[in-house]
Amino acid sequence: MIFTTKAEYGVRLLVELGRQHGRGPVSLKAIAQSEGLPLAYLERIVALLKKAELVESTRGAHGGYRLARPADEITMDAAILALEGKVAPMTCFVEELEGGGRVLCSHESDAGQGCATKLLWLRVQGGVMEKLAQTTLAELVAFSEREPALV
Amino acid sequence: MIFTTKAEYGVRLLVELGRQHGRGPVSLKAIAQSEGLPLAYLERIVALLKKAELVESTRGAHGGYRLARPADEITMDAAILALEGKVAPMTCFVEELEGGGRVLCSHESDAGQGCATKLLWLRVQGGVMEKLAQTTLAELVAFSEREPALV
DNA sequence: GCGTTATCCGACCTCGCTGGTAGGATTAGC
DNA sequence: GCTAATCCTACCAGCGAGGTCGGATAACGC
Repeated sequence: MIFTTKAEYGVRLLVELGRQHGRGPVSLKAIAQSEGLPLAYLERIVALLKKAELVESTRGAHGGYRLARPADEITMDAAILALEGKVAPMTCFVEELEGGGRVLCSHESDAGQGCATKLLWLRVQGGVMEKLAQTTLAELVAFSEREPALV
Repeated sequence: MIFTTKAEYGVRLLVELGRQHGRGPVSLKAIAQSEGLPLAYLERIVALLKKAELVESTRGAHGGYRLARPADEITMDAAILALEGKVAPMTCFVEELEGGGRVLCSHESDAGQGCATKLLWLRVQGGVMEKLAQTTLAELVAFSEREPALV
């Protein structure tokens, strides 16, 4: 499995916010009901999106969440990174942030060498990030609106 | 995490077989020692590769495993599929084999509709499979031989 | 000011799967 | 018939995913 339900729920949440964009804040309760998702769990997920500054919130009655930017300026690599933390092909993948994405492998830590699989994992990860970066939230919103609304 | 250690160990096993190709069967014990992997676990992994007809075996003393085809005819999509069973972006992804890869989602099973995330997951999965199919075992063997041998 | 509606926050729990082990049966060379 | 290897199945521990609970805090209406 590449992604967990954090990504699934989080993206669906973003799509829902994208649909309602410009019409004031949307409460999580409304989204949880229309998507059939557990509210308490959504709360924790939306916190990740807020920390990444993809959504904004207003507290109190009639509060809720809204997109921090227009949907066509939000790409999925930012969203997934915020939700999943990382997209690593393998447990031994640790990216050093300062080094600009250098990839370590537990097997080379002692010998300083790369293992045979590194080439493959790097290619796969590149393929994933590429597709994520090419997809905007606006596309997903449009896609979801072509389909007849369910609820 | 995209892949489990089954993929990691399995690919490294294939690379090792690729290096020794043409020099008779290689015992798992030798590979386990040179790669520092648990033998009993490797046994279960190589069974997956054998079922997929990527490796062949000879039993008994001086037996072992060898590639069923030359390394440049083995692509990583076949290897990973054999090792991991599937490469699904999300738990709700179920491919119907007969339908030629149609993708179901648990949320559309009752309503017959697609959800907003389907487009994204399909793209990502396509990106992964593409990279896997473009990489041959021969490339990984060559890559591993450019690096100074460790053991 | 006070109830209501909402976001925020952290501790807690359960369950399935990954990663690995144990023990033996079978097969082939010497 | 000993030994070295593949084969096979059952078992187990740890951990992270997925979700719950209870409460604190903040804004609006009256």
